[in-house]
Amino acid sequence: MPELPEVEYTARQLREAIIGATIREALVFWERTIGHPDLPDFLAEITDRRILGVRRRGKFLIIDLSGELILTIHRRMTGNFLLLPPGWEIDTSLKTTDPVAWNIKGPFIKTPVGADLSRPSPIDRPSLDVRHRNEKVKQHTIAPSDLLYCRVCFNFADGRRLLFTDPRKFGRIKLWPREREQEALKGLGPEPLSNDFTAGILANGLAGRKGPIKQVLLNQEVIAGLGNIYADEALYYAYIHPLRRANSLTPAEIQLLYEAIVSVLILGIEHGGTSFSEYRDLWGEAGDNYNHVRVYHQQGKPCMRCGTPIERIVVSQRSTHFCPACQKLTSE
DNA sequence: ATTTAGACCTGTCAGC
DNA sequence: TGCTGACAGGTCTAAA
Repeated sequence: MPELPEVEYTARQLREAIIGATIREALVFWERTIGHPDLPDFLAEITDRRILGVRRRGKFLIIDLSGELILTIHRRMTGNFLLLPPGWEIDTSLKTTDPVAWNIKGPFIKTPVGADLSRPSPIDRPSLDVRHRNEKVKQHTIAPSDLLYCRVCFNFADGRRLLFTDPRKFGRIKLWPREREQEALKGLGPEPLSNDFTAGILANGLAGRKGPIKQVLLNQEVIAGLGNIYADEALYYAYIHPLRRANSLTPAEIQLLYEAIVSVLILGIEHGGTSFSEYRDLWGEAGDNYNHVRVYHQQGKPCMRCGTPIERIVVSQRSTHFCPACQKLTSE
């Protein structure tokens, strides 16, 4: 799910929140989330490591640890990080891989005995005071489902917990020696928000690719970080039909597309990411960018530029949204 | 060499 | 109310 803006926003929040913290232990509730040949070895390796930095590359989050180690995290469709303040108690003696059985206690939680955590109701949603990044105290809610879907829990020495929640279990967390970082991130193309990314670089990436431009934009070897939302948005802003062959774009169109990609990503970050369903930030807050998309999931609604209804088609098995009037399939 | 289903997973929602 | 199918911010692999 998360694309570049969501990962970048999370990286910025984590950078402010957890640098300097020490991982006291990690609890794993879904083994396949940890892409490691030997789970006990992973748990031993990560214990007592200090967090030195948080970075992003494409859709990967990278956490620098003491001992020349790095964690790479790919959230895939529904992976999220959630930071809990001290005071939450999780009884892990239950020795189960099913978080439903967690005996969750804490100053903010009132879970009735026998409550069905799989069907969170508004009454069950505990509220929680957490410090927001701007130091204001904001009130947020943590749904029991956030705990239900917790796949990995990092316990910090200061009592806080960093939860990796992931309903669909596609997300992956891997531990690497720092010197193998290139291997860990192999196959990623240019970073669209770096100064090195230019219209010329984009043109090189598109050259010789005869597939539909939508599909090519989703290829992480061509550009790192674009996903289904921002690819559709960028093509809309650039007036380019998603089925145009990538190698048929004119230099003027590539220039327009280049500018559209960069601005769409930057706007996404500034709005705190796009949440139409699962995505939440570190404090459980939804991103605002969904209120600003022009075509994604907007089929049937009038185009903001010309009023023509937005259409939805399927391109390489991904739903694709565009304005049939603004984005004409002309010189194929 | 490229396309394209299928896998991996679970939840939600529309329609009958 | 209950079942079925479509769909969901991604990526990899095997078959066509």
